[in-house]
Amino acid sequence: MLMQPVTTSSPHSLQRQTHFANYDVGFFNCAAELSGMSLNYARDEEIYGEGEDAEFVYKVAHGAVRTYKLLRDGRRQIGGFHLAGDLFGLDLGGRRHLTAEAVADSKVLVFKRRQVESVVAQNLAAARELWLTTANHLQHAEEHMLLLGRKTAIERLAAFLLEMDARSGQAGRIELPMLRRDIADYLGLTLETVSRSFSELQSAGVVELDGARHVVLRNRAALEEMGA
Amino acid sequence: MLMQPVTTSSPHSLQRQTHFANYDVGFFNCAAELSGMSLNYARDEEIYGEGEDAEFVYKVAHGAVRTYKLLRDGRRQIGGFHLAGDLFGLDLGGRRHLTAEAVADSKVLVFKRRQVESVVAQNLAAARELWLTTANHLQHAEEHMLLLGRKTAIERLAAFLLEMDARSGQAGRIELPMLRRDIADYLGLTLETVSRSFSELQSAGVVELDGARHVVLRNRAALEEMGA
DNA sequence: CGGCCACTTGATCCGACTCAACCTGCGTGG
DNA sequence: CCACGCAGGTTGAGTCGGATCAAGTGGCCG
Repeated sequence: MLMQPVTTSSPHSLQRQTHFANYDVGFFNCAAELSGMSLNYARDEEIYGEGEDAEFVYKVAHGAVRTYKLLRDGRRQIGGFHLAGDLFGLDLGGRRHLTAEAVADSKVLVFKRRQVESVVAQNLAAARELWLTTANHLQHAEEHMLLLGRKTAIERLAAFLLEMDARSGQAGRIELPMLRRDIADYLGLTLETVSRSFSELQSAGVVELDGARHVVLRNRAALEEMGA
Repeated sequence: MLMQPVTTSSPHSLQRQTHFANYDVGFFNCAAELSGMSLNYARDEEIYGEGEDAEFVYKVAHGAVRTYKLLRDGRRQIGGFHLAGDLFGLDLGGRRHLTAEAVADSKVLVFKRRQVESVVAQNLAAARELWLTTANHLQHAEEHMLLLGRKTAIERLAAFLLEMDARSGQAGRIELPMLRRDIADYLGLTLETVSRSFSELQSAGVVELDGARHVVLRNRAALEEMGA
């Protein structure tokens, strides 16, 4: 189903160590300046797999990443998309409980988990910041459980578009980095139902599609009414 | 839909302050000994509501608590059940993002959020323990999103029974503290579908129902096969 | 013993899935 | 530069799993 990954550099082949001196409260917010260690992943390339050791923590520089779980027969649930600026791969306990893949060609900053741990052990503010990240992921998951358990197809898509809009650059114009199948697996639907719901929103005048990946919000109030 | 709460004591009417001296690594594990401050809630009584200030953190002494979100029209998604020993209400950011209610008559230990914060600010081990609690809640939510987005009714019930069994006292015998409606709202189903799925599991010889609330596992392997 | 709440079971309905055809835009090679 | 190929998307027809609506059952408490 998914494309064969195009091999780029892997974290395991990294030569250079990152320096973790002088960590501040906003440590992970200005990580780019501190670390300089980054990796590129091609579309559909795996970043880490469920069950592996969690050796690294990641921050998206640009592009987009999906994290998901699979059932034995291939059914997939995407737990979240990680866009520029988002931290991911912060699995406490040291085991990956989801798989991470690049949605589009992406660059990510990489931090050695061991070193992140030592920062946390010394710096309360940094520890709190990372805890807050985990708490934010939990809050997102709680909202998403409501969507998956109780919302209709059109409500799910409306909520998704509002979420993407809130995380996008300019409000009202969304550039979707992912395909219909990814949206479907995020929303607990099939890609056909996602497509039909897009068409429905468009013919209702709520959104306008300029190609499959560019969405313009025409009636945010209506969308918010639907997204609940 | 839900019963009118029977009024018992509320956190806001507490006279006595808890003392937080001498906090250790296992602070929350031996909280009962340290605090002595506990509250009783009757079945269906609200402990806190979505949107309120998060003044307290709770630990279930006995009984069971559900935390959930509501849609405007009353559709409900239960995010989790909290049983004896479980911590809940640890909302970072100080706002409740779910509502908490007693599933059955329950006793909970109560901690002032302010004081928990000060412990966290001074004690790295305690901070790490609480962070781990948040991470465990996140991991549960990730597993539950897979269930809600991608599993069939029978798979959901199988997974639920395995989860409850793992958290119960003696393996293979489950005493369910909640009603069919709660199970349904946890699994993203209707209570009729939950009931039918119970019947199906029973006539397949996988479980045995002794009354609606007592379940005996007859074929764990089959249940695990279904629960995925 | 009566009533009611929780649960079960049955009949029907409907929203989303499945299967299938077709469209569209883009990259590639002749 | 155009035509072909194909991945991604849309649309249609039919099916099905779970929801809804509706009885009926059982067990507990007053």
